[in-house]
Amino acid sequence: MAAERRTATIKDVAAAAGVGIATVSRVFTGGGPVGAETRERVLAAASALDYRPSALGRGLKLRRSGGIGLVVPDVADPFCAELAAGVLACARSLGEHVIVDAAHGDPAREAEIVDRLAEQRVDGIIAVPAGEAAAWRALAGVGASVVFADRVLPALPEIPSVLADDGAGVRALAEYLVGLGHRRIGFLGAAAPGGAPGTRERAFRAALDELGVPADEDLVVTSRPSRDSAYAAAAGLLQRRADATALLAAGHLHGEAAVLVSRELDLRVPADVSIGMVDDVAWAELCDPPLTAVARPARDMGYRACEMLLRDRSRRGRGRPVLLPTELIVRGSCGPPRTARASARASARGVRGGGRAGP
Amino acid sequence: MAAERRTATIKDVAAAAGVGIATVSRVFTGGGPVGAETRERVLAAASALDYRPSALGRGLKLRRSGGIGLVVPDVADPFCAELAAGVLACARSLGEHVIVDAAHGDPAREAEIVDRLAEQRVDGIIAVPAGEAAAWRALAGVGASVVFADRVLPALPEIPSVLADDGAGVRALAEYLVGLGHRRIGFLGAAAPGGAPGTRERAFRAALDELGVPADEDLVVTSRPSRDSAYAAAAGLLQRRADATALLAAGHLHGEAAVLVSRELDLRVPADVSIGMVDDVAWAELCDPPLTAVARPARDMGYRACEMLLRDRSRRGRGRPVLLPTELIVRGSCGPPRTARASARASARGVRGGGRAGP
DNA sequence: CCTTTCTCTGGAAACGTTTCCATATTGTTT
DNA sequence: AAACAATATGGAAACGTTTCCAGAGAAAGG
Repeated sequence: MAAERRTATIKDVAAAAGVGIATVSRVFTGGGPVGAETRERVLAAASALDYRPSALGRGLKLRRSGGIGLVVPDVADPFCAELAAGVLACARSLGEHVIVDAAHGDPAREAEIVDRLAEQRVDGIIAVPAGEAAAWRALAGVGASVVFADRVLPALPEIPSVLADDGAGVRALAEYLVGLGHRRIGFLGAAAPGGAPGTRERAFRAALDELGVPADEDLVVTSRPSRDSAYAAAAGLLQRRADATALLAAGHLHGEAAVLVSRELDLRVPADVSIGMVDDVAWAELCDPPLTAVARPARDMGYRACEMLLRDRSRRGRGRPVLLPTELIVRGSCGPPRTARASARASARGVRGGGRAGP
Repeated sequence: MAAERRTATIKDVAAAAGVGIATVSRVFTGGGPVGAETRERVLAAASALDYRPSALGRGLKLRRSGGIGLVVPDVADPFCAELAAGVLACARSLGEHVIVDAAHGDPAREAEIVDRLAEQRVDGIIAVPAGEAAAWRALAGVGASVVFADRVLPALPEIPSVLADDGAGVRALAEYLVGLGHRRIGFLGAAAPGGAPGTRERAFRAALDELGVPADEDLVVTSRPSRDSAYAAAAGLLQRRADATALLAAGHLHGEAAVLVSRELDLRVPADVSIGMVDDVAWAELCDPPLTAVARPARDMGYRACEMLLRDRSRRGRGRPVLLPTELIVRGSCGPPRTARASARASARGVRGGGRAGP
């Protein structure tokens, strides 16, 4: 009663059912006509042998593996995780599996991952790219299909992409803060890999400019996209510029840093400082006060990216990035600036000018 | 100047380098001796043709794909995501790729995923199993290696597993709460798929029993592991038993629910109700007050599971589950019970008995 | 009755590897 | 100098599929 020594192959099934291997293949792939009685016999034999067609054999013959690659900076990041969930959902519905890997912002690692995925002969790759264009350019040359999500590489505008309308989101948040009366708004964001100001930073400046709020370079701070860097940046900004009345965090990491630092500095939110954040992650609602945030449709982005990759194969390459809308979720973390309130109070008393927090 | 019509194969490289395919294979796999000058030529030809060995061809020949499967309930869940990060880290260091999929607690879907992974001929599977033992039993019969993480299936004790010492974690938290003076502690957890009380619930009861706190069945509530169910369960418990002075949430979903519901009911934490939670997710520290939590080493669990799967192939099957330690992270969400404080205040005034919240 | 057109089936040739085996070319030992 | 080991190399056979092609009947049309 020894266990089957090897996993059964199509040949075994064919022999057991007394048919040719071509017939077995037809039964499983629905390739051609098969007699009803024959089909029964094949199915019975297959199930008796616990036969599963080998994706390797099929892949070799078909020259595709039936899987896609997903490359993100970090699977444990809530935004990436949500995006991945979207990709998984779409891939599942289209019958493909997903190979996931994390590049951790390291272009070398990313290139390595892409290389490996190419070896696996994946049908396509969805990526939140780190920076270096080289790896992706090479891939595009080979004709492999790539879709970027959440970010693009300026050097590779021809690669299709799915983005959130971050510019609009930041603008909405900035307008909201200015509308509350804020004039000295700190911007806390991630430095773009290239060094050039990112979309969100540009949108922030543009929005303030449009609203007639004087630019203050000193209030715009960027850091590397790590927890520690974000914290350091937030602490630096808030200590250096105690006169800032609001903080716009361009990502959830920076929002986290803003919350932590204001607590550390004993600043009440929103009485002393208002905080708004891009990315409506789960904890935004759990904060006290709950954080006003720009919701970005991470899951949809993943889903759409996967759809573009797999479904729209034909009409690819043309068109600009797909922009998905964002939504400003107003919660309790933003209020009127303390100077405004102070001056309101002051003017009620018939005095001009507001108090300023210590150095 | 047409682009190369197909991706280059080992034959193309062999022809270009003027050698046999066996030699090319040797160069790339380090299989046997190759002359230095020949190696150079092969490498040059390969890079000129942008040749990448096909994992499909290799996999077919070697009868393994060089990848593993990871099956979790939900990739967007912070615990699962962290676990996945651990798996990815280990897999990367061992040169394997990871196919990830989410079963969303549905045994049928899980079985389907497992089936697909079997077709892919993965080298092994790491799973946070949903419930049904059937799919896994079938797989084990085929000799495929499986490692369970975070959960086990009682019906399949022979499958190796990596667990957090949830029992100890819950005990520590319960002891801490009782030590603060709590006697009426609510338990909020997920119902085990089988219906039997889970490890955490058992540990909770045992701890209370050991500490001489009378059991109160009405304070033990379980729900399905969804956000809504958890919220409903928390709301029900807190409304029904306004006399509960503390809540032990057996997972971060239930912790979230507890925080939200207490805010909804205008209960101050920890003045009116203390909250402690299993799973030290990122937002625990962002809450106000920061949440006391039992940290479980999710990333390590993933890493260890992957190690067990890939490295310890030989000595598998023997031994009990690997138990990783938990740690109680004390923050500000737990304090003395209000009755205790009330009676302390009362006794200071020379009066006995404490106030009780509404009806 | 002989084509023609179906439906059903099996043989065989890829697909791109790895690896066993045989062979040719050296260098080393008796 | 002969024999032998070691080193380099190429040929060919798998590995498990899919699919083209051909062939065998049978039904249908002339």
